[in-house]
Amino acid sequence: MSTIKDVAERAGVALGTASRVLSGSAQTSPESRAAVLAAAAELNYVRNGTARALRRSRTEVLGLLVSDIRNPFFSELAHAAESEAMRRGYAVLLANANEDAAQADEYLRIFATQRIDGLLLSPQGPISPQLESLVASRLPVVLLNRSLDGLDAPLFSTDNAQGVALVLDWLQGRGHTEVAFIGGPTAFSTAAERRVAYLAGRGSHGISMDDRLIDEGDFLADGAEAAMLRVLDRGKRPTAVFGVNEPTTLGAVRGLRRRLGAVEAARVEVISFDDVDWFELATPPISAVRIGAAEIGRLGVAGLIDLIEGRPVSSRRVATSLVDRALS
Amino acid sequence: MSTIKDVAERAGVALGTASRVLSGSAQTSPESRAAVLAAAAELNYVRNGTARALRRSRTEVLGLLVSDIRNPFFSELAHAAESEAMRRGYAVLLANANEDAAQADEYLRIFATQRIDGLLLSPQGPISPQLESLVASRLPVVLLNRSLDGLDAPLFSTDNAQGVALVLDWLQGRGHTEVAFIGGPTAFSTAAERRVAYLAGRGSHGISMDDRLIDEGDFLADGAEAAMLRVLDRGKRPTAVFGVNEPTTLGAVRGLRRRLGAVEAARVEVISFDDVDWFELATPPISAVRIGAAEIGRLGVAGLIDLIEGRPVSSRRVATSLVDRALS
DNA sequence: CTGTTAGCGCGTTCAA
DNA sequence: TTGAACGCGCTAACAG
Repeated sequence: MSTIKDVAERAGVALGTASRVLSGSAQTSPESRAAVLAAAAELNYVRNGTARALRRSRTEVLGLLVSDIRNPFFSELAHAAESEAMRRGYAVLLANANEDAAQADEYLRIFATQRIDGLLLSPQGPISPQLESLVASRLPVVLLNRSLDGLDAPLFSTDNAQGVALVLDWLQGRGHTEVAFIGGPTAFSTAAERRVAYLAGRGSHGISMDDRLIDEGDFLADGAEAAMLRVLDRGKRPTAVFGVNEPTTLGAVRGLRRRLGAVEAARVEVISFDDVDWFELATPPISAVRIGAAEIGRLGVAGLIDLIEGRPVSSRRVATSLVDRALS
Repeated sequence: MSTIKDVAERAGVALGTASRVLSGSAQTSPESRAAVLAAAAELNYVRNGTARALRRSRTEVLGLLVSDIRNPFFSELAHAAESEAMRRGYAVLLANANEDAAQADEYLRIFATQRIDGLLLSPQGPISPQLESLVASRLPVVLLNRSLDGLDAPLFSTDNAQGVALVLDWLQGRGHTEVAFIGGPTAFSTAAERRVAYLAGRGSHGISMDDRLIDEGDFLADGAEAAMLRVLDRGKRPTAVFGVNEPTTLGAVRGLRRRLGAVEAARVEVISFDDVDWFELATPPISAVRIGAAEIGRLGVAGLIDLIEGRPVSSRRVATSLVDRALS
């Protein structure tokens, strides 16, 4: 693989001149510029990013740490983030923490070793020592989706209150009064925000204030199924169910079918925070709030680059939209 | 951020000794070892990966180029690949080509600049100039899922013939003779292999050889829906449909419902290559061949590292399993 | 077992 | 505008 030195020799100029041409800095005469460019093309020159990074102490690599890329929310986010980053000349290192704090720390160590220029972080638990030391080293960080106590970084997240308002309007419009709410762990700011917004808004939307209709799972299907069963076993018979998350909604539907049977379960309308194409296949079809995961990813990268380049950045909430699949 | 030089000074040893201790090479005395480790801990030393990479001409970074991480197959694969890579001490750069050859080439250029140690490639179209030059530079490459004419690299892929055999057995067991096959673009080796296996096996499984039951889409929902409609409009009325892909299956179901109405469509059994949890919600539930995307990702990374370290690697087919959701 | 030193490839400063 | 030279932080080769 040829180096800038080879290019310079072939172009008949000094190494410094070749560097200036190839990195577009300073002024160069048209002649040497043409000669260098031609030589580079002939030699199939590809800049050595590691040497460049060492010299400039900037890698043009961003780190993206999410809990699990298999979660459609994160895969959509990662897709948008990666494509925005590449548009702006940055590559993206991917890491899945798998809801495991130790593993997240291990990744942060690797990111530190690789000298990423900035970090996009979707926090799992509380702030960790490794993260603390990264922040202390003044690594630019933006938060995705969830906030993190003790870390003052811009947050790009779903407008949960606005999304829940859409759900409440839909429930009211469909005439539901007995609505089960299957939430998630309130340690997660997203779950907490959705719960608070729902509890605060249900009264004014004509929905029963009976707390036996409220339960919470673990943001996963199994925990949500158990929560749904608990609601039913309290003797409540909701006409609609609100699942606060995509896996939660799946679990809730499973619970309904298990306790009520397919026929009766099909009489219960379901609405979800978080949308999936396949919701249209359910009986009845499941309506959902669509989260702007792509927008969050895009804004996150744009914000992070602003941070890296020293521009001020402020947090942003991304609005959701409702996919109404109600049949009539 | 402290350097190895700082560590050496604080430990009272020479720079070389510190390097030996910190990179675990050669022998070092217990005393200097302890001193260096202590100094490193105190100074919060984090190795500079760019400098190390420049010196060793190995970055310990792998590139993963897929068409779209939002596709569940790839997100599962990426998850497993990333976690296997990290287990082996490698980080992973992610790129989404979005089915766009020019974009794929752009990413390959970035990968080359970043001096990745190896490439995991799920090819889109034919071999590109950029890829050609990477291969010429002797970059280790493994192929995922699809083979690529003109590139002799190990391939880790689904055992399509075995998967289709599972589907054929299932169809036969359920007593279906009129089966619609909705395929994908045969330019993709996966689509081609599945089609060939199906066409070759249907006769011996008691399935109609009428080619009006066969059509193909574009591996996406819209194209598949159109293909399903074409089959129905030829006057065929299948009792089962085989979608060759997850989006294809979604499109096929949409087509069935659109032409036949929900009630009649629910009389048609559907089976898919590629599984999604939500299939259980359909009426009737959709059975599916589950692809070992995670296994492919894991094997791909293991194979790539073997290649990087000079060990011989051979292609592998990963077996599928059937998720049977038939009600009776 | 340890210290010293060269140089990986590049960007940038200093003179000219 | 250009050439020469330095050094980013690290590993590896060599001498002791």
